[in-house]
Amino acid sequence: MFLQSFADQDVLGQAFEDALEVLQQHSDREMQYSPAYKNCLTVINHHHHLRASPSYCVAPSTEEQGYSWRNVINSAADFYADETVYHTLQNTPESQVMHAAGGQPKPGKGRKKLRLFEYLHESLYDPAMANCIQWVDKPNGVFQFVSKNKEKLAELWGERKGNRKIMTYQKMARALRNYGRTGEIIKIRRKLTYQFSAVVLKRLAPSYFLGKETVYHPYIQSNQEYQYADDWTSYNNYMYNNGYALQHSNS
DNA sequence: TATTACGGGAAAAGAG
DNA sequence: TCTCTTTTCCCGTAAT
Repeated sequence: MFLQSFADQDVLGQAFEDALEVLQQHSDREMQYSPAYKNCLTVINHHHHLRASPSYCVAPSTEEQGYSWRNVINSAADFYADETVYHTLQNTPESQVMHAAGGQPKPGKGRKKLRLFEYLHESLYDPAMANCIQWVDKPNGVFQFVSKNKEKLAELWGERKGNRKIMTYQKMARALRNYGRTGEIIKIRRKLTYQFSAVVLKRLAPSYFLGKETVYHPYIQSNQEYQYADDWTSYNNYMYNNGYALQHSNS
């Protein structure tokens, strides 16, 4: 059992701190492929979600956070209020961006391969892509594809990668579902909506190198039943089966 | 009933 | 060669 007592939560909190420290000290690509990195990712993801669960005493409840899709949509009025951030990114030396994205260009090794979640994150800060993909809740990394133009975004991704065939949303979504296993991006139970994990968000967020801090809260509803999480998959299944995505609102 | 979105198995492709 | 990350194909389910 992953979480059994408050004493365990202390241990978990320490594990979280340790994991963050490890990640900050080792952000190169090799590290990210290592089992240690994945363990860190798992620990941090668990920690964020458990902190948000009612069983974690210091966590604000979802009511306190005022989380509902209505609130989220209302607060999304500043989708591109941060256009300055986009332009800052455009003017930021690539090495700095690469560092913020968790990859460090190695001398003589060339540039690392662009990953899908990096491309999506990049697109979210590109005003020209606003008709294809948009933030739903930027601080928490929740984004949504625009139904009408999602295929265009997929095609551009395919072109960027130089695929031999045309990329479709269906295929791109398949890749996104694979991220669900590693927890880098999870599917929100709402049409065309996904969420970056806390770790990915921290690594990719412009605030990471602009000196700003954001507080990440996974989208969960207050639910006294959810007290134990054996693993990431069971957590997701639980939330999915309990309709956590607030599907009754804003649809 | 048709369309759209989602979920996942399996295998191939491509990069490092 | 091996591992990892997509990509591609395909089939089934659910929601609208």
